[in-house]
Amino acid sequence: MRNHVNHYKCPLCDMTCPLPSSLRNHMRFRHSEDRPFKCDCCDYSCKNLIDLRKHLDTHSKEPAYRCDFENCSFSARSLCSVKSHYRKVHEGDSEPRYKCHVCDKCFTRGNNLTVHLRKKHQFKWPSGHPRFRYKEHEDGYMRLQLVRYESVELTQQLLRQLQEGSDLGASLSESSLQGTILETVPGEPGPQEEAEEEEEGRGDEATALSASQDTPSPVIHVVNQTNAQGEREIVYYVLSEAPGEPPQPLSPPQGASWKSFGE
DNA sequence: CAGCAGGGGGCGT
DNA sequence: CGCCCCCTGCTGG
Repeated sequence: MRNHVNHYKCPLCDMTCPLPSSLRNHMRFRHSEDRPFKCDCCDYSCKNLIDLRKHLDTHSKEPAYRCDFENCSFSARSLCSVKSHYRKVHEGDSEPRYKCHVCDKCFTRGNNLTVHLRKKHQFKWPSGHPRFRYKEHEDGYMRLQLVRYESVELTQQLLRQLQEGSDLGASLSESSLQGTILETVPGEPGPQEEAEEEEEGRGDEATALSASQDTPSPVIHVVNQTNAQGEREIVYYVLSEAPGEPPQPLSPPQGASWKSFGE
């Protein structure tokens, strides 16, 4: 749940990570085809032991996981099935918690909301981020997270790459990194205005905005870019000065999203 | 067709 | 580990 500033950029894609170790993991999982862990029973293989163990559970005839609630006989072949059973049956937690921030429709599971966001509202993934993330709000609902934190250097590098439209540069050296916070707010106007963002091609695309009360006013770079799928998308890069803690959820532009305007 | 849910895999933390 | 992905079958409108 903690927000992190992403200082480390993957040289092979747009992924950014808060730590060298997480970047290393990213590169191993995302950019390596090595699958050292192999299943003896079938041709499955994977990149770590945990996943292999999960897979082995699927071979066992008997359910490997039991509900430990008293006198409950529920069992399943995956831990997450038991967990969700426990929440639903023994904790009475059956109300849909995942809420669409566009139309307020609620869903019981995140991936079902993901399907809704993609089908109904034409959401796409931001480049370098393989999935949607959901964040718990004050009202207890999980909503799509629209902000990520990166360093100023990374922002400027990304902006430069976007302007040049050329290949990805090398990853940043550790010494050049500062504690400054950047938020990336991929955006698109709400369902109302169907957005015609024409070229804001004049040299500096930065727009100054004043954020909420306490936070220093961030600078928002509005970038009209083409993502990996060749679709247009609008991205807001927000730089703020606060060095330590990420600022309060300065409300993103209404309806901000990763919607694209292609198809 | 939309939403729900079970099962199983990928991977960020 | 936990969250989210996909695939798939079921259900109600």
